[in-house]
Parts: sequence; C-alpha cells; structure tokens
Amino acid sequence: MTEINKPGEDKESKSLNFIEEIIEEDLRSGINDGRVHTRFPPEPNGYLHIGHAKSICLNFGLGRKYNGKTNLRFDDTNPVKEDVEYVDSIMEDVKWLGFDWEDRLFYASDYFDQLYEYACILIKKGKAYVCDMTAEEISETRGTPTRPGKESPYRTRSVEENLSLFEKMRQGEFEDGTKVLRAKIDMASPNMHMRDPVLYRILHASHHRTGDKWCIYPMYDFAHGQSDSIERITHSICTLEFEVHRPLYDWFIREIGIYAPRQIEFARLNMTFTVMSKRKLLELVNNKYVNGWDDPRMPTICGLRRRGYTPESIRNFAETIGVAKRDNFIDVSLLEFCLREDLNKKAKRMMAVLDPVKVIIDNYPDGQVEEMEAINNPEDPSMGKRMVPFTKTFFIERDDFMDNPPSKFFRLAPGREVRLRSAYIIKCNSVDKDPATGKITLIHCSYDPATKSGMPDSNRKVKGTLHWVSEQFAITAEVRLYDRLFLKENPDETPEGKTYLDFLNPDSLKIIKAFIEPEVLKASIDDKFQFERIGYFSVDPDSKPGNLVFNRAVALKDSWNKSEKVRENLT
RNA sequence: UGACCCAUGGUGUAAUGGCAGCACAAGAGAUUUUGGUUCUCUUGGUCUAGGUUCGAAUCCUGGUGGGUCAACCA
Repeated sequence: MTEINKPGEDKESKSLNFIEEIIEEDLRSGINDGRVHTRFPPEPNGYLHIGHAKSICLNFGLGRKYNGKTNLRFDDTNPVKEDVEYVDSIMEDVKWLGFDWEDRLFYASDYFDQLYEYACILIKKGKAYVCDMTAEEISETRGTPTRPGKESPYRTRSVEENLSLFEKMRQGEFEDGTKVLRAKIDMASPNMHMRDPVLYRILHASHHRTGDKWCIYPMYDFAHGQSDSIERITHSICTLEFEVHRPLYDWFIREIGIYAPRQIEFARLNMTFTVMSKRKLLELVNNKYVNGWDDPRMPTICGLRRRGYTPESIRNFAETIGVAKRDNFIDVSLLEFCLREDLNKKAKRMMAVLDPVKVIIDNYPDGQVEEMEAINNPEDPSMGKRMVPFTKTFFIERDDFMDNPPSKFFRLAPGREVRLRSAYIIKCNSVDKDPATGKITLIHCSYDPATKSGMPDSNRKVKGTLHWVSEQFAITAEVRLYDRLFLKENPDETPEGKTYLDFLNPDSLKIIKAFIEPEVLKASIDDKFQFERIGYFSVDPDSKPGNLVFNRAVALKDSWNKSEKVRENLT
C-alpha cells in the first residue's frame, strides 16, 4: 500500500468521469512523463455560450486538477468568418469564468508556416496532390456514405509538379477555387473524411492576424490536430462529432511523423427552452428577436453574465452535469438552481414591490418615520444590517392581498393579520375600490405597536410575512423580467412547416416600474440582490445615476404560486 | 440500409464482475419575521432477447432505439 496521493485524488475521493479515468490511466502507464496539458480551441467567429462553458470548465478544470496546463488557442483558419471582435469577447468570457491561460495564448495562424512545411512533407512522400477540380466536382466524386468515391484525374501528378503547383498557389498565381491541395488516402474508405480530404484552399482574403501574407489557408482538419501536436497537448478534448475525424488526424500525425496527442470526445451540452447553434443564435441577434449577443435571454456567456449569473454558479453547473458520451438534454432548471444556490449565500436582501397596491395604517401617526432594522442576509450574519424607513402609507404586492381568499392563503385579507417584514403586525380592516372597475385602490389597516420587530412582544405568530416599501421613501427603478426565450422544451424539434422561430416566447421580456427601498441607491452595475420573496436581481449596465435598471436573473422558488397553478389546472 | 459512437428513475450522472447510489425535478412533513433557506421522508431506473459466470448495469452475440459522417465551415 502506497501512501502517495495520486494526482486528482481529493480528500472526498469522488468518482471519476470517463475522461479523468483515461488521464489517470495514462498517468499510471507513464505516457507523457506525467504531463497533463489540455486546451480550449474556439474559432473566433461568434460568441461563447453555455455549451462552451462546459468545455472551458472541463479543459481548464482538468489542467488544474492534474497540476497541468491549459492553453487558449484560437482556431483561426478561415479568415472570411473570423474577427478580432470575437477574439476579444472570448478572452473576456474565459477570464470571467475564472480561468487563466497564463502565457499560453496561441492561434492556429501562428503555425501557418509550420503547417505549410507539413503539407510539403506529405507532397514529397506522395501523400498529397494538387487537384484542379471545382468544389462541385470534388463533391460529386466523393461518393456517399454507402457508395465509394471516384479518384481525381489529378491524383497521379508527380511530386515535382505538385510541389511546384503548391508553391504557385502560395504565390497567388491562381484564382480562388481553381485549385486545392488534397491528401491522397482512400476514395473508397467507409469514412468520408478519409476520401482525399482538402488540406489547403485558395482564399485571397485578409486574415485578422496574418493580414495578406497568405492567400492559401489550411482547412480546420489539417490545422487542428497538428496545432495540438505542436503545443504538445496530451489530451485533446473535443465534442462527439469529431470522432469520425480522429482517424484523419491520426493519419496526418503518423505521415508527418510528429508528436501524437490523445483525442477524447464527449457529448456537447443541450439545454431545455433554448437553442445552442451558432447559426441560430446569430439569427436571433441579426433579426432582432433579442437585443444583441448579451441579451439576458441568450444562452451566451455574456448574456448569462448580464442576466446576473455568477461564474461560480456556472462552474458549479458544469461540475454538476458531468461529462459522458451519450447525448444529453439538461433541464434549464438545474442551471437556475445553481444560481439560486450561489446567490442565496451571497446576495444582499432588499425589499422591492413590483406590482404595487397602497396600504394605509389608519392608527399610525401622520408624518411619522421609523427606521426599521433589517437583516441583510439571514444566511450570513457578517453581512450586517441596514435601516429601512417605515411610514403610514406604503406599497405591498397586489398578489399579497385577496378579498375572498382560499383557506390556504396566508397573506393579507379583510380581518386578517400579517407581519410586515422587519416591522409591525398589521390587520386589514377595509378596502377602497374603484367603483367602475372594482379594482382595489387602497387597503386600510391598523397596526399593533407592541409587535415592532425586535420588541419583546413581537414574536406573536402570524401566518404570513409581507415585504413592503414606504410610499414616501420609495425609489422607482426599471425592472426587466425575463422568461424562457422559447415556449417549447426543445425548439430544435420542429414539426413540418415550422421552424424554431415559431416557438419563440412572445412574453420573454416584460419591463415594469418597481418601488424599491432607499438602500438601493447604493447599488452599482452588476451588483446582485435578492428582492425578498421575489427573486434575484442584477443591476444592468444600462443603469444611469437616478435611473436604475434591474434584470431578474431568476425567481425564487415559489411553492405557493405552483400549487395555485396546479389547482387551476385541476378545476 | 455503409462506417463509427451511444443506451441506468422525468432529466443528468455514479456503481470498473459482488447491496443500483447521488443531484435536479416531482410529492409529503418539520423549522422559519422571505410560501425563500435548512432538515426529514416518499415516489420512480439498468432498452430487448440470448449467452458466459456461483454471481452481469458491467463481459460476449443478435435485435431495437438514438446520434454522427457525403463545406474549398469549424
């Protein structure tokens, strides 16, 4: 029995996922001299989303767990789709999630010279050739998964001719699309990716990093595996759809004769009530179904951040969902749970009324103001207390009063008593209604001075506790209430004649004016609060002095509202 | 009708030939100056048919179901 702690063996000795098993197996067998080196390799052609967060947490998490390293590498092999805007946002998102690539920021474009050399090696070995067929011809002669393809007539060109043509391609002697470099493998392979795949294409386009130095660019397949090899990545972790590419990567590595990383594929994240494909996300933005990539309804990292998600909650989510090879469809309520769990411990409590109805305490002295002491966070006494002004008139939620309540209703109703949070017990005596609409305009109550919060007689039990905001001291703020972006659990699953857009939730955003206790004036952008009994809210960057804007990140669990809904459905 | 991958409660994920466990969701109760939190409990699962074995979620074979692959995208 050895006492040495193997890397990754935490004190709690949690079970390993299949990737950790492979890594520990490699560590035991001494491959890579005990090195663990991973990478996160996005293409800078869009914003990162929660699915990328899973991959980021996985790769950086593994690096951290096994005392290894993790690179950030931009796979920027297609200049026409890429932009520095995306490079910047991706770096910001990775950092925000709490990960650090230190001095290991790389680009596939860093390796363009090396990759060109690799291509020449293949040509010299007779393993690659310049092909003059058009894209259509190449496509037509590739065959189908069940039928073999046909060999290109240019497949038998001599090494010298290929070398010279490839050099001319590089020199810019040919138009876009007139020639490509192809690997010479097997046009009858059952694996489509082995049927003489394109290695280089001509693209007279400016690259966001290499400018006009190149007019030929390697395909992703010819760049990715070699880039991993150059960086001496030990475990190249990617999503399942690249499983069929692996034999090709292995072929390149073997034929070129360079270091071989081990590729491991895992199932990408799918989540309910949203879409995850870049194409669809882009469409939502471009067609203004949402207000940009960072719209709080988007599953993008910047959207979640603006919504009020914390890095901890997302990391915890990634940890909780685990990693495996089978397709998965994660309930968004798990993400929401992770946020609540985090913010419950951290968020300062405040009182805010979203849908107000006015209350007057008839037996309370006119003009009197009492400062009530309120606890900032019952989960964390170190967060201290604050004072909240109480006056004769204040607002409560319209939902917190019922004229003819059912027996299970614990809130305010004629003749009933409730506690006002951090203040008095009050009793409802009567209500004023608008004679035309029947809508309640004012609730008349009386208070019991002996029940002031903290006083000896204040401990009388009443069933309900309501939040409230003094009319005189209320601060008004814009509150943006978000709901699911889609009405359907899986918007990607579309019946005939419909698209995912047909399932957009028309009520995914409601903007209201709320009344909030004066403490809110101390809030600054990105601060997070629990509005008691309502939910968690984050200060939106749109906020201006004197005009605060809040996003509802997630509502509190609401077992009353839920049971109400169930009742309605039963009747 | 090809190749490859996958199959454990509603959703995820463990169990590595030896008691099917955990989380979320759902339901019940206790506590509570948030119908929140916390705590306790409950419901519910190995796709199917064979085989190997003292013993199979696990290994083998067939079936079924799902996914991926036919951009000069990544």
